[in-house]
Amino acid sequence: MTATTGACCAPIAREPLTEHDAAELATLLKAVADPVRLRLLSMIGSHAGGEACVCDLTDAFDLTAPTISHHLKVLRTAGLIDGERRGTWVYYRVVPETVSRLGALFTPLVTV
Amino acid sequence: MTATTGACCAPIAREPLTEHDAAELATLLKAVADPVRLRLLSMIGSHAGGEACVCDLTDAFDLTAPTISHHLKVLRTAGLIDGERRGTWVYYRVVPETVSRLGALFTPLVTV
DNA sequence: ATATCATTTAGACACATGTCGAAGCAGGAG
DNA sequence: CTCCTGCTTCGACATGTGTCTAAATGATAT
Repeated sequence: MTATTGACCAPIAREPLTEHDAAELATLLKAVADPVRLRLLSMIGSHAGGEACVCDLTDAFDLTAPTISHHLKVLRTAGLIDGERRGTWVYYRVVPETVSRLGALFTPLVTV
Repeated sequence: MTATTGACCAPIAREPLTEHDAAELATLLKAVADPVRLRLLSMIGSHAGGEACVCDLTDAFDLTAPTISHHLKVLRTAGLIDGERRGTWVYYRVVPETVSRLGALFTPLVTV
């Protein structure tokens, strides 16, 4: 990668998005455009060991378990997190590639 | 390519967001979590001269003028674009600081 | 097998959001 | 002034979304 670029601005401001790309990116952005999901993503990513149990997450909110489960599903469907069951508990961890994809959209290329 | 050294991860995955920060960021993200607004932002930012007339934007969509105006207002309220009337036409341009703020959230620190 | 705990699914409901048509404002042109 | 054009605001409507309760599934222990 490392497109030569004039580093003028973020990719989103460099050339017009196609209708298709815009639709795809919007679904990704919708997944993070919610305060609860934003905190969930943040809590999972910053948790020791890189993963967090659902039980840890649920306790941090004033919401019911089904609601948290719903939000986790949205994040997982968007490819932002990945879940795995180990015994009694389910553990989630973030998928950094997808997170970076979001960042790249709005970040001016700092090609060193 | 972005130097992925020392930096472990994006800010959002470094430490848990506070409830307050999450709410604030979510409103910003909601503003861009729509395919039409994503394209509008992209078209304005990549337009020659750094600004675009509403008339140019409206023609690019299969939507009515009120709908485009509504989306522009959402972007402007979020601080992502700034509009100004000059004579007959209204011109919009992006506010790079706000766009960068979004990018920084999801981008691993580039150790420059 | 039964009980119990952790998580997800299903169904329902209130509220937010994207879209439209109609009407209102602002600025030029005749 | 009156018209016309560009853009925004208003009000209404259908659809989408966040939340809940109730019930289902999975896994472990008794």
